[in-house]
Amino acid sequence: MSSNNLNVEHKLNEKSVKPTAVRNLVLKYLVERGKAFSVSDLEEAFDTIDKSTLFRTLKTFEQNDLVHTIDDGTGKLKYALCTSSCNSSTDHQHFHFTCQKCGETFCLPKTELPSIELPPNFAILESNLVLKGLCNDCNT
Amino acid sequence: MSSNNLNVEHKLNEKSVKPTAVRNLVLKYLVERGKAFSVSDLEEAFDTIDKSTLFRTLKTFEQNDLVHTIDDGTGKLKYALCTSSCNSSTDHQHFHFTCQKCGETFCLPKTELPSIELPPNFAILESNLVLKGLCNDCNT
DNA sequence: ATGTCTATTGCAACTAAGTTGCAAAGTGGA
DNA sequence: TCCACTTTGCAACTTAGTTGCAATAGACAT
Repeated sequence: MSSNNLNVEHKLNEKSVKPTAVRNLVLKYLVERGKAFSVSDLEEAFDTIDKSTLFRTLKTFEQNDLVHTIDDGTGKLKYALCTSSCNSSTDHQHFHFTCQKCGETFCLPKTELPSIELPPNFAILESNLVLKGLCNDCNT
Repeated sequence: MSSNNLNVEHKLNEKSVKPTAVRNLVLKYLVERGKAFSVSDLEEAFDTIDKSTLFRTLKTFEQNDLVHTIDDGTGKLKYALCTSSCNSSTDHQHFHFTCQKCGETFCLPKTELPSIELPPNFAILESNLVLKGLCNDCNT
């Protein structure tokens, strides 16, 4: 077993997620890929694993703070690995960037939100902050 | 013909959108409703108008700066009437707020974005900035 | 009024993301 | 080994949004 596999199993145990075959494979792929991904990306990478299993696996990962979701407006929910700085569920408030040409989605370093004029008695619990434009590769 | 109808026709002519029966009805509904809405909302309100027509109508409105879209993560694209302050297509960078309980989506007053550390050679063209939590009505 | 041209609308079929119920397979403990 | 519980695969389904095409309506010239 490679050190990568051990690493991944460790990550899963740390979050009390039982390290099954599928979960190990998926998490390993995510770590190695390093970018935000959709379920279709996973379906392509693992054509023997059923998509319902993939959705369920990711839901489990999300509930256990291994990944967070980003709705980048492409019609497919994207997932990104949580860093140590996004452990608590209130702490996903970083911006994301989606390239309109290649469709790739990136997490941006944590930035303080400006103070936002909310209507009275509104409470913010979460956010989905997506900037769109061109990434380095596509910005001619 | 009510003054509201004239108003709506005027709005359409102003943007060089031919004021057809469907467009007048839909735009009037939007103005009177005053909140962000989905195509399902429209389907409910106008059960005789085909959904493909509604989608196309909204696409036309969007292309002519009558509405802008918000992907609030509920799985349905929302639309909101453009105000005078969001005429230019680069100027939709205001935050939106979605109530996680009632699902209602609101435009927030325009707020400057913080300066965001982008990777080198990235360019921002658009944004989709959604805060989520509880609105006044649902915040017990 | 009549005919013509173009844009809009309705219809039906389709695509694709995501969900769900259920049975089969796997895993771990007594 | 046996039992209980969890995970996985399968198939069917739901729902948002799209597309091609034919029918219709509106504008305008004759």
